[in-house]
Amino acid sequence: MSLISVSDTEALRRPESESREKLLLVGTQLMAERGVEGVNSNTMARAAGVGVGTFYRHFEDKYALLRAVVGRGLEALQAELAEADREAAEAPLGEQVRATVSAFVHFALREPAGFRLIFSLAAGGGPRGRAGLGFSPRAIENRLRALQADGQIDPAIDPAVAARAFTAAQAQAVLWWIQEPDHLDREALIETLVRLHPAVACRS
Amino acid sequence: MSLISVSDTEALRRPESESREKLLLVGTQLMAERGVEGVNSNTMARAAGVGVGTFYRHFEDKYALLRAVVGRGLEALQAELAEADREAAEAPLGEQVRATVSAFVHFALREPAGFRLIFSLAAGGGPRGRAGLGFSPRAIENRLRALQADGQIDPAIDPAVAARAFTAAQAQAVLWWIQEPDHLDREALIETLVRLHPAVACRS
Amino acid sequence: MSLISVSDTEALRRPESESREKLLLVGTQLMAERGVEGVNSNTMARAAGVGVGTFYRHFEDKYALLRAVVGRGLEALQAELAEADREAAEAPLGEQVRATVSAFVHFALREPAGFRLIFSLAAGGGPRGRAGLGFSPRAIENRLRALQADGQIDPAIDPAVAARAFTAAQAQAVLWWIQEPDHLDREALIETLVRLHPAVACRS
Amino acid sequence: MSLISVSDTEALRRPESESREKLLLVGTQLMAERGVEGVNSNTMARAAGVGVGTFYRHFEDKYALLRAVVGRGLEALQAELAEADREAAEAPLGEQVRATVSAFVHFALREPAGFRLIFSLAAGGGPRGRAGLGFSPRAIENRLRALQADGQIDPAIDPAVAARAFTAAQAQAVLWWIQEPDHLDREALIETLVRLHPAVACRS
DNA sequence: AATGAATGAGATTTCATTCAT
DNA sequence: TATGAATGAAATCTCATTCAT
Repeated sequence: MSLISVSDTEALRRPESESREKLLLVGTQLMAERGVEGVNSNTMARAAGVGVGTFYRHFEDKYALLRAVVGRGLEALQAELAEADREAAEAPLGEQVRATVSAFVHFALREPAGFRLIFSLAAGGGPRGRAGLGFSPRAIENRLRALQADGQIDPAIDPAVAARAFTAAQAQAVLWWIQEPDHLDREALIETLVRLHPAVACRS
Repeated sequence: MSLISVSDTEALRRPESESREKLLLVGTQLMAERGVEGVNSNTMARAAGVGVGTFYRHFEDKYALLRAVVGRGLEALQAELAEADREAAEAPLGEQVRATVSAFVHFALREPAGFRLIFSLAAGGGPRGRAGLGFSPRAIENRLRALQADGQIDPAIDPAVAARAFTAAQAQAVLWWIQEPDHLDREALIETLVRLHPAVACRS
Repeated sequence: MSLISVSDTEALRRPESESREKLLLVGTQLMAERGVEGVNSNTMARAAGVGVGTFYRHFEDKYALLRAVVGRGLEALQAELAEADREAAEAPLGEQVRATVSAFVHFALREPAGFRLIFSLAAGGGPRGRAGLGFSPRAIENRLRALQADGQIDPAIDPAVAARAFTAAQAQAVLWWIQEPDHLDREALIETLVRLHPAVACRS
Repeated sequence: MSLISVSDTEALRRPESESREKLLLVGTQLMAERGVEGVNSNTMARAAGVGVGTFYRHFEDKYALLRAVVGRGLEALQAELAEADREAAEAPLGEQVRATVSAFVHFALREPAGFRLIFSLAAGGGPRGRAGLGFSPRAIENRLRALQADGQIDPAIDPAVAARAFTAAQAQAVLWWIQEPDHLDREALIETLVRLHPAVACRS
C-alpha cells in the first residue's frame, strides 16, 4: 500500500532525532549570525532547547556541527544546480548558464544562513575547522573544458582558473547582495552574473 | 625631489621598535598558517622572541595586530595597483587591466602570507576580526561605471556587482594558484584573469 | 549429600540474568585493562552488549560492579586457599604453605583480570572504591600466631606485620609474574614464595 | 665572599617559583588524603592559594603533578636508602639490612603523604596516571644476586621475585603501620621486616 | 621599553544517572 | 526487564590580559 512508501520516505530522510535537527537548525543560524568563533557549544545547546550533553551526544564538537551543516547544504546546493542544469540541457548555452546562476541565487535566498556558512564563514575556518568542505568548481571546470575543446570559448582561458574564479565571483556577489539587497533587483544580479560567466564572457 | 622626502620616508618606515616589526612579521606568518583563531598572543610573542607583555605594549590585542598587518598590506597593495594603473594610463584598456592584474599577482607572490590574511582569513573573521578590513572593489566599480557611461561596456552589467565579483574571482584564483602553482604558469594565470575582467569580458 | 544441595548450588550459581553476568565479565576485563577510573558505565554496558539502563538495573554504580567482582573473586580465592589448606592439613608445614601458595598462583593464572582487580586496582581505589575490599591477611596472621605460641617460629616476628607483608609480597610477585612470565617458570615462582613465607622463613 | 656561596646554593635548589612548590606540597597532601581521583586541579589550586591557570602553567595536568611528587619522593627515598646502605657497608649483613629498613621506615614517618602516594595511590593510577614511576626493586635484586653468587643465600630463591616481594612487603607493612601505629612500636616493626628480608630470611 | 608569572572567566568536555518508551 | 537519548553538574583546560619587577 502507498502508506508504506510514506514511511519509507520518512526513513530515507532519517528523522535523525529531533535534538540533532534542532541543533543543526539553530547552530546554522547562530554561526551565520555571529561567526563560527562567536558561538560556543553551550550557547547553541541552550538556544536549541537541549542540554549541553545533548550537543556532544550528536556532534564531536562545534566544528563537527559546522561540517554537518555545510556538508548538507553543499549536497542540496549541488543537487539543485545539477537539476537546473539538466532541465536546461537542451536550451542554448546562455540559458543553461542563467538556469544555474538563477538556482544558485534562489538557494541563497531560501537558505541565507546556510549559504553564508558555506561561502564565507566556513572559509575562514577555525583552529579545527579546516574542513575540506567547499563548493566544488569541478562541474564548471569540466563544462568549460568541454566548451573549449569544442572551440566555443577562448583557448587562452584556463578552465581550472576560470572555474574557481567564477565560483568565487558568484558566491561573493550573492553574499553581498543578500546583505544589501537594495542596490539592485534579483534579475539584474542574475543577469550580471550570467554575463560574467566564463562560458558567456569568453565565447570565442 | 626635496630633501624632506628622505626624512619623511624614514619616518614612515621607522622600524617602530624592532619588537613591533618582529611581531608583525611572525604574527602574519602564524596567522596565515594556522588561521587567526589558531594562534594566540602568547604563541606569537614567543615565536617573535619577545615577552607576552611586549605584545600588549604594541598591540591592544590579537585583532589589533591582524588589523595592522592587513591594513599595511592593503595600503601597499592598493598603492601598487594604483601605480600600475597610472603607469599604464595611456595604454589601451586591455593593457591597463593586464597591468593591474599583473601587479596583483606579483604582490601575492612577494607576500603570500599577508596576501592570505587579507583575502582568506580576514574574510572568515573572528568575533572581533570583522573590522571593515577588506580589499575595496570601489576602484574597479568606478572604472566600470565610467566605461559604462562611455558606452564601452555592456549596459546590462551592474558595476557594483561586477566589481565585487571580479575582486573575489581574482583573489580566489590567485589564492588557489599560490597554493598549487603547478597547474599553470604565472602568465597563463594573468591572461585568464584579464579575460575574465568585466572591462574586457563585457566590452560592448 | 542430599538432593537439596543440587538446587542450592543452582540457586547460588543462578546466572542472575544473562545481562548481569555479561556486565560482570566484561567489566572485570575492562577495569583490569584500563583501570577502574579508565572506564565508565556507558562503555561497560556497550561492551557487554546491553543498554546503559540495564547497567543501572543491575548495579547501583560502577563501584557496585567493582565490589561485586572483587567480592566474588575474593570469596572464590579464599575458598580455594582454605580448600588447599584443608587438603594439606596433615602434611608438614612446608607442604601446607606450598599448597596455599600454589593455589594462589593457580587462581591468578585462571582469572588474571579478576586477580589484577583484587590486588592492584582495588588498592589504588577511586573516590568511592575504597570499600573494605581486600584480601584478608587474617588467616595467615592467625596461623602465624598459633605457630608462634607453639614456639615454632621466631618470637621476634610480629604476626600482624608478617601476615600483611607476606600477603603483599605474594600478590605483588604474582602480579609481576603474570605480566612478565618469561623470567621464570611457575614452580620456581612458587618455590621462592614458599621460602619467603614467614612460617617457613622465620622458623625458629 | 661567602655571601655568594649562599645565593649559589639557593640557585642550586631552584626556588622553582613559590607557586609550584605550594602546589606540589598541597597537592601531595590532598592526593594522599582523598586519593588521586578524589581531588581535581581546581581544588588543589584553591588550596594552594593560587589561580587555576597557575596550576596549568606548572603542570600539564593532575597526573603531571602526581608524577612530579612521586618522582621527587622516589629520588629522595632512594638516596636515603643508598646513604644508609653506604654507612653500614662495613657492618654485618643483618645490620646493613636493618639500616635500610630503618631508613625506609623513617622516610615514611617523615613524609607520610608522599609515602602513601608513592606506594599506594600511584599504584592504582588514574586513566592517564600509569606513570612508570615505582620504587625500583633493582637495588635489592642486585644485592640478592650477589649474595646468592657468593653462596650466602638459598640458591632456590629467585632474586627478581624475592626483590619484588620484599619491596611490596615492606611498603605494605609500613603503610598499614602508619595508619594504625598502635599495634606495635617502630622497633618491633623494623625488627620484623628485617627478619623477613630475603637476605636474612633465606640465609643458607 | 621589556618581561613572564599569575590570573580567572569562560569554553570545552565527560559521565553518572534518569526516564519515557 | 531492557533500552538509549537526554541531562547538567562538575571537571578539564585555554588564553587574553594584568602587573610587579
